[in-house]
Amino acid sequence: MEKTLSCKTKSGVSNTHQTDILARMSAQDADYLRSIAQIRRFAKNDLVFHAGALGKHVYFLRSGRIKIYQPANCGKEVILWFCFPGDMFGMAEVVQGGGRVVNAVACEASEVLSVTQVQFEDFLRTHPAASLLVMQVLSCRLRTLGDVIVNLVNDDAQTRIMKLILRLSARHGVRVAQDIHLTIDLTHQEIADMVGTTRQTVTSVLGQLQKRGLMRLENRRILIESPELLDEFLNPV
Amino acid sequence: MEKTLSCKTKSGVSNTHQTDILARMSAQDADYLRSIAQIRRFAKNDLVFHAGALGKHVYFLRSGRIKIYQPANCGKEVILWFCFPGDMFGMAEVVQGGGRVVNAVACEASEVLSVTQVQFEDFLRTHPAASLLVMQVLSCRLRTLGDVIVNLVNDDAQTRIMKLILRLSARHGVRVAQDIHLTIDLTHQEIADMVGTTRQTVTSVLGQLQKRGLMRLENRRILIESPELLDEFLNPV
DNA sequence: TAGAGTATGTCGGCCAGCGGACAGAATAAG
DNA sequence: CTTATTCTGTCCGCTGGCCGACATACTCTA
Repeated sequence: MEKTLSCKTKSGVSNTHQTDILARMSAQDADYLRSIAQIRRFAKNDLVFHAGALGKHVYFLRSGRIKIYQPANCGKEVILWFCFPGDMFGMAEVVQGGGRVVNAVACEASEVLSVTQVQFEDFLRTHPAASLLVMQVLSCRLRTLGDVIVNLVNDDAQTRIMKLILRLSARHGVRVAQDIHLTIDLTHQEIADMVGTTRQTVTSVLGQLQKRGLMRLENRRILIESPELLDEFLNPV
Repeated sequence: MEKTLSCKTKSGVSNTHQTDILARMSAQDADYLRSIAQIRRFAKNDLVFHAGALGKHVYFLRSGRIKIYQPANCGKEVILWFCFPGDMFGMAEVVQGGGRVVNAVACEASEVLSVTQVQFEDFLRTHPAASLLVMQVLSCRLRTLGDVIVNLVNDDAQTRIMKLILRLSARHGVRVAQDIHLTIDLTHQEIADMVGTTRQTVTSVLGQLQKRGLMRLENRRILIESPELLDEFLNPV
């Protein structure tokens, strides 16, 4: 769920991602942060925080995967992004005040650093370089969401799903022969919640894409058959 | 195009808005910023910057109104938000690097402060309080976009338009008798570009709302007939 | 004050995709 | 191993709203 282009170096896909704030921080800053943080562990499907809560902590993910999603008044929910090791989350509310507006759940067993609002603001005040990093992360997410909105408005379900897969592959794709294997597995429902469609539509679209030879599904992992797909509709002929 | 609830005080709608960074900054910081900025003026419909440009400046709006929108590969465009006096814009790209991804045009004659990337980063490094404010603005916008996405996904065109009007009224509404008058005028096309629908749909939806007595249109200004409307579908009965 | 340009209003055909329903496959739990 | 639960695949009727087309109304400029 991240911006593709801005996360590349000239030589290809960068290894430390834009939002991997822990990795990009200076060793001293990171150490200090660790010193004021508490370690918390979450099992799969545990709620880290939920919409409506107070929101007095910022989190940094050490391991695992966290899903950030916004519930709607009706039953539906929208996945805004996933957090991976090194990512920071829960900070918008802390910096800005007001309660949580999103939910954060662990998709798998996860370990996070938890920092209180007061300590975090103090940290930012005294570590200007880290502040800049935080702004970069926020900016990156702003762009991501902007892209998502444009996608939602302009593209049909099939295109949205293809673009999602490409976005994901930029960060979580592993080359295997001439294929790219996605290293995360998502349910159709989750994909639907990310691109704003229904589970059934996702199922059928993935089926079509597979028939057209653009990808394969091997026991719930998506395998992209090389970047022909990419060109195919970035330059829609 | 701003979040509604987070921008209220307990006593009602606050007068200085969350994103009005110039007003919320300390006098010294603001003075310093002004000292390193250049003043630039734009006429109606002038482009302040456009997607694809390099993006070496951050802007602060002194007067007028700026539309921030993201173009799509096809002709369409999506309005992400409007900037009003005191708002900052063009900073995501500056802080984060990479070219502009959005366009900024003046909706009316506008005056902006322009600060170079280098100076701005220096400013942030040396003014931690201002840094926090910047993060707050970014956070606020993140929330706004999150809301927009949820709206797009869950609500039909009519609801999206109603919610947009409410959001706008929180910040740009003036009470007149028991009505709330919006102080900005938008074309149907602009409304469509904000909620992800078409011009025709906007026209017809506004017509229906008017028929149902929820609002009036007086020479292109929207007048909300008191908060019955609000309750009407915040608690959809 | 005419004429150009832009905004609003209205109609209708068409279709993407939502949503309900159900069956089978895979996985988890006991 | 058996059962319960969750996920995937498929079918189909219904409809919101997109899109083209065209008429009218407003507004700015000369």
